[in-house]
Amino acid sequence: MPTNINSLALTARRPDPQGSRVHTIHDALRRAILEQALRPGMKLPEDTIGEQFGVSRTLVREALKRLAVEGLVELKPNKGASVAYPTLDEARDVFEVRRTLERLVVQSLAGRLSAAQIAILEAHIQSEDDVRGRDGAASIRLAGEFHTLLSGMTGNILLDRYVHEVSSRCSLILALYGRPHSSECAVNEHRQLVDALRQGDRDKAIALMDQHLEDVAARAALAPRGSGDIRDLLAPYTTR
Amino acid sequence: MPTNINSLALTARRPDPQGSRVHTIHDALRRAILEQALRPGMKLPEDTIGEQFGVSRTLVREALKRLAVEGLVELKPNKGASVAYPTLDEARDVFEVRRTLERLVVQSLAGRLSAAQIAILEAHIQSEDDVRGRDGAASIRLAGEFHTLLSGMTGNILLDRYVHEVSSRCSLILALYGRPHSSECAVNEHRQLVDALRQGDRDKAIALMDQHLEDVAARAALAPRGSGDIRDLLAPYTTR
DNA sequence: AACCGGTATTTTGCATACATTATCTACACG
DNA sequence: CGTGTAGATAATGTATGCAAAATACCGGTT
Repeated sequence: MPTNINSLALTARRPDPQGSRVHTIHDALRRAILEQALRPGMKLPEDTIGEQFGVSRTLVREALKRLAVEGLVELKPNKGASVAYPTLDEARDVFEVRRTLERLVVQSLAGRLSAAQIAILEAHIQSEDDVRGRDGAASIRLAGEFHTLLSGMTGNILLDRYVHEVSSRCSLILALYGRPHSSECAVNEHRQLVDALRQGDRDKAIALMDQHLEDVAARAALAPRGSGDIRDLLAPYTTR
Repeated sequence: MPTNINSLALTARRPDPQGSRVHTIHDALRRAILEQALRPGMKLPEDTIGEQFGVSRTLVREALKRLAVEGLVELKPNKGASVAYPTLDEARDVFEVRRTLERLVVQSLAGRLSAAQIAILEAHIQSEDDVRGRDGAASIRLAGEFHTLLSGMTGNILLDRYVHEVSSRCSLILALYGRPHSSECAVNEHRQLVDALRQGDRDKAIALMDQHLEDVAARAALAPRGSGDIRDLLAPYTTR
């Protein structure tokens, strides 16, 4: 129990357990970036963000550094943070790494999923289906979460972390280069994949995942969807 | 006092390009950990380290966070940093991810290396040969650098970063669980691999790399070399 | 009118001070 | 004698202040 009134008052005023405030900022910025509320190339000044969240620059810096590891923001020395603007080449590289990592995921998982895990996956696919065509941002987010759900089930912490990271990057890439509604048709592919995993057909599962990610990448390998707006086209150059 | 000299030397080089002091600390701690000057489980207090390097806790924290990303230190909330002590299970997971990533590396590189790149690789192998049997720490370091050299040549930034990270982790694991002199015999395997890459024999190169990493992992899959000292056996539990 | 240079303002980099939490020590108690 | 607890001590988490760098602003010059 608290020993005095002060600590009570303080903990009451700040119901945020230690260290979670960084996470809050991180998450908020992450969502804002992936939903393109913060558009690529946009500057992210520390004190402005800190003001918004009611914290000091210290915590904002920490959050920005974490986002930089995820590839969602770019951090340039003495110039601060800005929303990342991956090039098409970088996007290809990311997808290449992602395919490699996720191949390992399905390879590890084929035939080893418990009934409970399969239920979780199918419930998730159901929720993907529910928002299909109604909420593009949610679609992209849920599609990404499906993959991180899988990687989490491998029990391989490092693999899970890496899949999370490439998934973040891919979400940004899809938001940038993907056609509208491009990720919806993936729901069926997810369903097929889970079926293959349940049956323990490792080769089929790997092939499905490979094809799935190739499809996703192919859908994205197009011109930026923002029409011919000069500012959109110029943004990557002005920020580099 | 060595510490005085150190700090004097550091402050004397004022024109230190920004951000490089963190890198200095990061590198020094990294080497110290990989050479087991700092043994796994050992606490790493921020102000003590900061004193040693003549910087404030801010920069030390940053360096420690980067080391945590590399898996060389463990960061627990409100408890600070300590040298990582990977379990055998974690070690297996790391090697699994590593094999997957490096398969992608050789796959990307087979038949695409320039003469200059091959020369660099062979020169590196030569230097591995030079220290063989004479300097265990240098052997481990050079063996790791061979792989990061390869990943750097892919031009895939993300892949390169991930290989760097798993390489760091594996170096620590080898220092922990590997038998003494275990990494020396790998020099020949490196040589064969470069040969296969030069000839453009992708399948052979992949097989060689796979076998190579399996060998390395196998050499490490042993009891801790520190004999039956109770403290060694208990250390992982006391720090968790 | 456009370009250039210098000054003012903003922003980041780093250090330090304060608040909070963990750890260590000592002492009382069973 | 071991155990548990309260106070002291040290370490981490967060905010703030100061210096350096970058950016923006502005008047002068060609």
